[in-house]
Amino acid sequence: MRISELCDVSGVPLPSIKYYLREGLLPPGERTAANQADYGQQHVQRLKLVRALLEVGGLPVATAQRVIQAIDDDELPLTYVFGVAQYAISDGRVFDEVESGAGLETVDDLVDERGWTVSADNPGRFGAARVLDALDSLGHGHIAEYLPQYAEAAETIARADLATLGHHDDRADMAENVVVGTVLGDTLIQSLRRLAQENESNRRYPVGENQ
Amino acid sequence: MRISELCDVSGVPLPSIKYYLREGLLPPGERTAANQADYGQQHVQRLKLVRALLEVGGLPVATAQRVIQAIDDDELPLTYVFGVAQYAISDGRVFDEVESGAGLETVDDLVDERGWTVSADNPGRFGAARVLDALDSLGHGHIAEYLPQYAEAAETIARADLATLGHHDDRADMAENVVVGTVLGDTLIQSLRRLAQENESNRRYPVGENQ
DNA sequence: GCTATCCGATAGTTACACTATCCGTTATGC
DNA sequence: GCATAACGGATAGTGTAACTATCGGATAGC
Repeated sequence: MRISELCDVSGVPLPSIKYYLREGLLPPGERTAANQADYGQQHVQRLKLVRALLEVGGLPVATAQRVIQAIDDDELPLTYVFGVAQYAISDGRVFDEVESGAGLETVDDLVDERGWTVSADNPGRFGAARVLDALDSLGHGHIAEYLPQYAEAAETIARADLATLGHHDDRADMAENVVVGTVLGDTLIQSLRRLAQENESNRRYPVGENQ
Repeated sequence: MRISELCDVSGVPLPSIKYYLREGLLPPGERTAANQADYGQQHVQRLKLVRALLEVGGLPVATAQRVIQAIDDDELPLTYVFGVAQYAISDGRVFDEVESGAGLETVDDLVDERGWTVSADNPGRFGAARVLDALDSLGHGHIAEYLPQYAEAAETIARADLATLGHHDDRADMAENVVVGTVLGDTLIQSLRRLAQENESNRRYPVGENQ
C-alpha cells in the first residue's frame, strides 16, 4: 500500500508518519520508483506499537526509537532488551547525581534482605534511592518503613511480567512483549494503584466519615 | 531572608525561583518595601517540595501547581486531595476517547471480582482500560490474563499507602503525605519493579543460559 | 552618595513533537 | 497521450513547556 493508505488505515496523520520515518521509528517502505514506496501489514503493526509507546506509555520519540531498535536487533539477548526497556522509562531524571547517600544505602539493604540478585547499574536502584532521599528531605522519611511491602508488591508484579513471556515462541515476539509489558505495564500498574487506593480509602474512611 | 539567600540555601537558580513565584508554585514573600520581600523557612520547604514533584515525580509545572493548591486548601477533605493527586499523575493522556470498549469492560469486571468500591470517574479506570485496549490491538492481549496478579500487587501497595498516613496528626501534614506518597510513590514503585524484574529474570534464566 | 542588589515585567532561549510547504517526479483517469 | 492528482524527500515553520536573560526603577548598606 502507499503512504496515504497507511495513513487511512492507521488513523495517524500523514505528516506524522513522515516524521516517524525520518526519525527511524518506522522502517522505510519498499521503493518501487524514485517517488513511490510500498508499505505492508508490518508497517501498520509497527505504527500501532509506536503510537502505543508514545501516547499510552508516554515515551519521548528518541526513547521509543531506542527500544524499537532493541526489538529489531536479533543479536541482542532478551535480558538486554529488558535493560533497554528499563532504561527507556527511567528517562535521565534518575541517573543524575545519585552517586552515594543514605537512599542508595537503604536500597542496597533492601536488595540484600530480599535476596535479590541485581546489577549495580540497574536504573531502578538509582531511581529508588532518589525517591528515598527526596522523601527524607521533605520530612516524609517514615514512608521508607513500608519499603518491604512495596518490595513484596514489586516481586508479585515482576513474577507476572516474566510469566507473560511464556506465551511466545520466537525471539521477536518475546522482545516486543518485553518492551510493551515494561512500558505499558508501568501505566497499567499506576492505574490499578489509583483504583486500589480509592477502594482502600473507602474501606478505611467510609462515606459520611470524611474528615 | 531575601530571595538571593533562598536561592543559595535551596540550590535552585534564582530565575527559576522567580518563575515559580510567577506560576504560583511558591507563595510570595512578605513584602517589606516596594522592592524587597522576606522569605522564611516554609519557603525553603515548599521549594524542596516543588523540585521533588517536578524532578523526581516528573510532574509538569501546571499540574504541580494544582496539587500544591490542594494541599494548601484547608477546606478540601483528604479524600479529595487523593483525587487531585491521582488526576495529577494521569496527565490527560488517559481521559481522552476512552468512553467505551472491551478494555473498560475488563476493568469493571476486575473491580467487581475483587470487590473494590471505586467511583466511575476514577482516572485509573480509564488508564487501565486504555492500556488493555492498546495491548489487545498490539496482539499482546494475553497479558490481561495476569490482571489478578497485578491487582493483588496494587492492593498491597494501596494498603501501604494508606498506612503511611497514620504517622501524622494534622491535616496539612497528611495532605502533603498524600500528594508526596502518590506522586513520588509511583516513581518508587516503578524503580522497585525494575529491580524485581532483573532479579526474577536472573532467577529464571541464570547467567550463561541467556538465549 | 554610591554601588550592589532587589522586585516585577517582558522578552528571549532551548527542546520537543509535530505540521506545512515546496520541488521535481510519477501514477492514473479520461 | 496528457493533464492532474498524489508521491517522496527536504526544509522550514508552529505551538507548547520550562526555563533564562535583560531591563527599569527602587532600595539597602556601607
